Amino acid sequence: MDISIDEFTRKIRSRGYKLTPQRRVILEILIKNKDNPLTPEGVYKQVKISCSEVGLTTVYRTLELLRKIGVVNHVHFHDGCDRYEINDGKPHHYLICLNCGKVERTNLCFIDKMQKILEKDTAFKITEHCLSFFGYCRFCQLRK
Amino acid sequence: MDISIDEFTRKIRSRGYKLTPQRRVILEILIKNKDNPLTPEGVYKQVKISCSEVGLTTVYRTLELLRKIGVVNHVHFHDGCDRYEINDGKPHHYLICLNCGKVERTNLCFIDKMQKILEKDTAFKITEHCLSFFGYCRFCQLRK
DNA sequence: ATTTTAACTGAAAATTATTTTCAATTATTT
DNA sequence: AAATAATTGAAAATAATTTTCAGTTAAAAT
Repeated sequence: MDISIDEFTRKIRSRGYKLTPQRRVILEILIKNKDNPLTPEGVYKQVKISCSEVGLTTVYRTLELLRKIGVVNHVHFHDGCDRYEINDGKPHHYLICLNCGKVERTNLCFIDKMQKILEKDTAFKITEHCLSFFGYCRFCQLRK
Repeated sequence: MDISIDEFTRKIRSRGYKLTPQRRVILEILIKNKDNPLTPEGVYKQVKISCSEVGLTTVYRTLELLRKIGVVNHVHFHDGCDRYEINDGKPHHYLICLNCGKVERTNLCFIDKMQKILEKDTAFKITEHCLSFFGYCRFCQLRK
């Protein structure tokens, strides 16, 4: 379920948006980091490494645009900043160690089932969700 | 599983913290708003209404302290600020309308089960989680 | 191909949320 | 009642994000 540039181009243009080089570069970086949700600042740093000139403001704007058209998910690690990751259609849940900050990703998921029941029960049309677990990783449990 | 002032006092003192009037007032406000996660600013406004003089800094510090001792949960609605709610031991999941901003709470929960399996699988010790659903409420679905 | 136009960009300024600092105060222990 | 270590709050600092606006550019129209 990975997104291709062609598909992305279609998605962008069909909504009256333009496919700019900046948007392309940002998308590529998110694809390269598919297992690692990035902050806007993080995306910006990687853009700079790949030498392209893209402003931080544009990074913020592009991430929000990508979220709106369903290409990325919004993730929170309770550390004071937003993170974004490519939406590959798979569940994307995290285990965040409150001690060392390590982040593990898990695919285990009851959420789809839960979402369907919720939609029936509440008449909400659910388009996104965000689930993170906080606690202590196996190493920090020993260290404490 | 509601928290009493006595229990709170014990929890605070046993860890070497002091039970100050400010902490008491903030706790009371969180209890009064048990179904409605508040931002630090939101807590601060309510403190002011009830006439008590408590600084915003103290609100921030107290909320973080309460989270550390397990009295409140940390919640995110992807709107740029942190929210806190009393931890009553029950699941606390939200449906947030991306259009009108309405927040519904649901008790439906597979999370406990998921958490147990995750702990076994990953050797993580999970102490908190945060789950929110985003989408469109029944009214906004029609309006769009 | 050229023109047109509405969308887009980026630097700087503004805003908002949160954290730090530090001197004065206060809850609890002795 | 005195000692002490934690706590408070105002102000300053920091960090994340948004807004503004003049100049640029992708894509539609000619």
